[in-house]
Amino acid sequence: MIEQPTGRREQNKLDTRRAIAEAALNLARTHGMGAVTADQIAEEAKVSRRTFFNYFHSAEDALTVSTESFLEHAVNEFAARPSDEPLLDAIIAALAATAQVENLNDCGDLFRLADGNPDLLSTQLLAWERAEARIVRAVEERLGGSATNLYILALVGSVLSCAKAAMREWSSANPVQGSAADLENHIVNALSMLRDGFAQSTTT
Amino acid sequence: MIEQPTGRREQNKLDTRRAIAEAALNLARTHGMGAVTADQIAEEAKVSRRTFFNYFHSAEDALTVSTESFLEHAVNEFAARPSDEPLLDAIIAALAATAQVENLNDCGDLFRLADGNPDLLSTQLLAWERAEARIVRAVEERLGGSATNLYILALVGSVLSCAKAAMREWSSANPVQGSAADLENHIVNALSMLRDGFAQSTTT
DNA sequence: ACCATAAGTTGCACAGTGTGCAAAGTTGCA
DNA sequence: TGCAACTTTGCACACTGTGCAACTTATGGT
Repeated sequence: MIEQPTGRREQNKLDTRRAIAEAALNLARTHGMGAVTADQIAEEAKVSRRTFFNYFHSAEDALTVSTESFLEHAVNEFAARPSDEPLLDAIIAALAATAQVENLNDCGDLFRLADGNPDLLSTQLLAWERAEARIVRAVEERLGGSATNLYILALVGSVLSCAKAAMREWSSANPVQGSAADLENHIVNALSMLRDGFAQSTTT
Repeated sequence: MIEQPTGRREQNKLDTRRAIAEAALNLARTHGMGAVTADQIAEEAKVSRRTFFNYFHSAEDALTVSTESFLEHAVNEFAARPSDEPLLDAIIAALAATAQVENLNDCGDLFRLADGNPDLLSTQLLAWERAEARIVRAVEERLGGSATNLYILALVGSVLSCAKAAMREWSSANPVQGSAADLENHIVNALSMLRDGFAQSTTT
């Protein structure tokens, strides 16, 4: 009954989507965010203005694609962890694995573009927030009621904040390009601090 | 040389600002966010559209005022903690004290309005982000170089995520009004979990 | 008290945003 | 081939956000 969209249509849509996202990223890199309008992106991607808005709700939105694929990667990795593994171990492994995503340096560029441009920053934050909601649901399923709501919300929020901190540190330390291994280190470090309750080893 | 703005001018500006913010909150509560335009807020607050935009950069922006005062409270409380107190204790105390802010229920309403309205949510997230930056600076000063950048970023991010989780839980559990004591409990609970590294006491 | 001036408000113009709608163009399947 | 479903596009329209110039009001010196 439900018409499973057959290959071609879907593929075309994905292509268009990717084309628009790429165009947006190119323009943002060259002209620097804030000087980029929806019309320009549409033109660069060779679609009409209207079509652009069929795919994305704003210019900044078109730039969340890399971030979203990064976060989706995390969600999938987490879902794939064995269910008898301790929760925090599973989470750490899942997030560490995100460093393997292909378009990692796009994400770095995005982080750099985002500070200095509140509009872009807030759409990026929104993307993280949506991912947080998905992960919360995944953790709820995994724990199946054996933890309070507050515990799950606080845990997932903190974990993602650590990942964000790691990305920020990584992207600002490597203004040009960064290695996946470096990022993975930062992520594991930040999450280890979290697991230790941020007990300071360095100070009195 | 520099004309110190004397009483009246400043007071008028603050009054106008407050009037606009109030108008915005009223409209959002009644007509439900998303149906509220800058023009309506301006009219309600009895200023011109143009003046509205002199004070706020968007309709949603006018709603961050309560959130911002909430977070400012946290920053001030933190700055006031004795500097020999352990860092996490100081932070917990500072955030617990935010439950004493006057317009607490406005913040709750805002949280409820924000989910279901991405635009509003993303401006709220931006407000938290700005607060995070301020707190990071305060912590850097307090620690004076005895901790890595990553440590501070991850810690402050996590702490604020816990506070956010507490607010979310509190505001969704009390759709009408919530008590300050309840919120304080949630905040302390969430931060205690953080301090324990989210070791689950409930499960194997 | 009075006026020059700095500060705040307002209307207007203009480029850009985001969305509903209907006309055109594609694609998939019998 | 031809029709049904889907996608793209142009157009219209209300709203956003900002520069600019005219106007109004508070402040401080004389």
